[in-house]
Amino acid sequence: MTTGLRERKKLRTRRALGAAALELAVTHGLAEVTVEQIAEAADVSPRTFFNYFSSKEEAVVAADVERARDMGERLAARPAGEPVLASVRAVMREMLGDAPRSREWIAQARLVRSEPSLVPQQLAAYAASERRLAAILAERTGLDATDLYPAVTAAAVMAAVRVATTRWLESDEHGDLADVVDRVVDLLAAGLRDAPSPGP
Amino acid sequence: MTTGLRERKKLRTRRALGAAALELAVTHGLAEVTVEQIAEAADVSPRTFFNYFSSKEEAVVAADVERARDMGERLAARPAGEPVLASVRAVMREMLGDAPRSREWIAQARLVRSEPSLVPQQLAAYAASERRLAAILAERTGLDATDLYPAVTAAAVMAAVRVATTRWLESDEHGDLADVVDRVVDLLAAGLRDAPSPGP
DNA sequence: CCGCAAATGTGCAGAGACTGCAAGATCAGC
DNA sequence: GCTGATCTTGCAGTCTCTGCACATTTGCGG
Repeated sequence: MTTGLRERKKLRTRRALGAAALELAVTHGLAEVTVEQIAEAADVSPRTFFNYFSSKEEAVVAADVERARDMGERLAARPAGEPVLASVRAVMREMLGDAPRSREWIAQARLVRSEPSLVPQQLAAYAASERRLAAILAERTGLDATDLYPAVTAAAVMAAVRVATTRWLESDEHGDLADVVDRVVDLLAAGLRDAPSPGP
Repeated sequence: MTTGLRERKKLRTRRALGAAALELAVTHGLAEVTVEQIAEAADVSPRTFFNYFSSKEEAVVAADVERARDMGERLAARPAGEPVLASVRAVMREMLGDAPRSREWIAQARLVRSEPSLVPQQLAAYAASERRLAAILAERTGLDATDLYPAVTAAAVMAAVRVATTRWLESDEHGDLADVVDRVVDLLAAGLRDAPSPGP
């Protein structure tokens, strides 16, 4: 690992900016927050803010991008022989031990729901981990990176995870997210066969 | 149909703005184009531009949003008993007869690839038709709109269509997009079972 | 230690994005 | 035609975002 003082400092600044942006936006609403305020809260100049993020919106969803990167690394670390959908289930269970990070996550997700201008940025974060997942799958299966199979699998899986996360955040009783992920993965594995049990 | 003069005029203005934004961005690059130029090309004031779109980016992908809406309407019009994946295949074949619109589509897709700031907007357009599809599925299956099945199916299908479109646009020999869609839908229907034929 | 090269942080100036407001122009229905 | 509703426009002003020059800090070899 080449984690010099320089890189650690940069990462700290980036996280401080992201956290400040999120907190201010949650408290006052995104439109009421200026870059100047975010920079001040993170103790840097406004100009420096733009060295890290190209917009307020990007800073607010920065934690999402990190989460997506984290998920990609965990997926890459799973045993190569494991079926893809099984890896996804396992990784989601791994990622859910951290209560404080979950609380911040929920706050951010609710903010995105109330601020439409954040939706595109949120989706872009998912797209990043989708690319990561596709690359992992291509390597694992020995297929070409331009092949349809890894790309479709990655896209479908990330879409399913996104739906599971959204539904979980919207439900009042926060059961286990991993269980919801299990259910959406089951649906994928079943080939989206039409109409499951009509429900009681 | 309540298509008064007013509404038709508004639609014409919206399309003119979208087309002007796209053409100017393709010609000069998105960063070099100002809202003032777009407005002038569409023969309205700059202030009016912002009555239709909240940013340059949104205007450039306006055609995508329309396409997505079109797809939603076509899907809703399919026979209610038809399996979902079959409806998707059929709709994609329906939508591909129009050569001139396809050419504009390709130009726009290439622009999105070269301008990263358009990616989030592009994804947001897909998200809109995903919601539409989920609503259609919920109604068709009689399930609740908050149920996982319609949401996951819609998300997976739209993700697959997006991958198919992207791959098709990136390939040099533009075969039949509908064929590519067929292949990705096959993958979905097969439950993303691991590693198809390793390929020659 | 010391000094150099590279990477970062900052201030400044300026173009452009975007918004609220109020007034003028246009359309729909009576 | 008259009238209310809707759409367009200009204007003023704030904020976003960028390029550039300069100061500061870090990494590294001497």
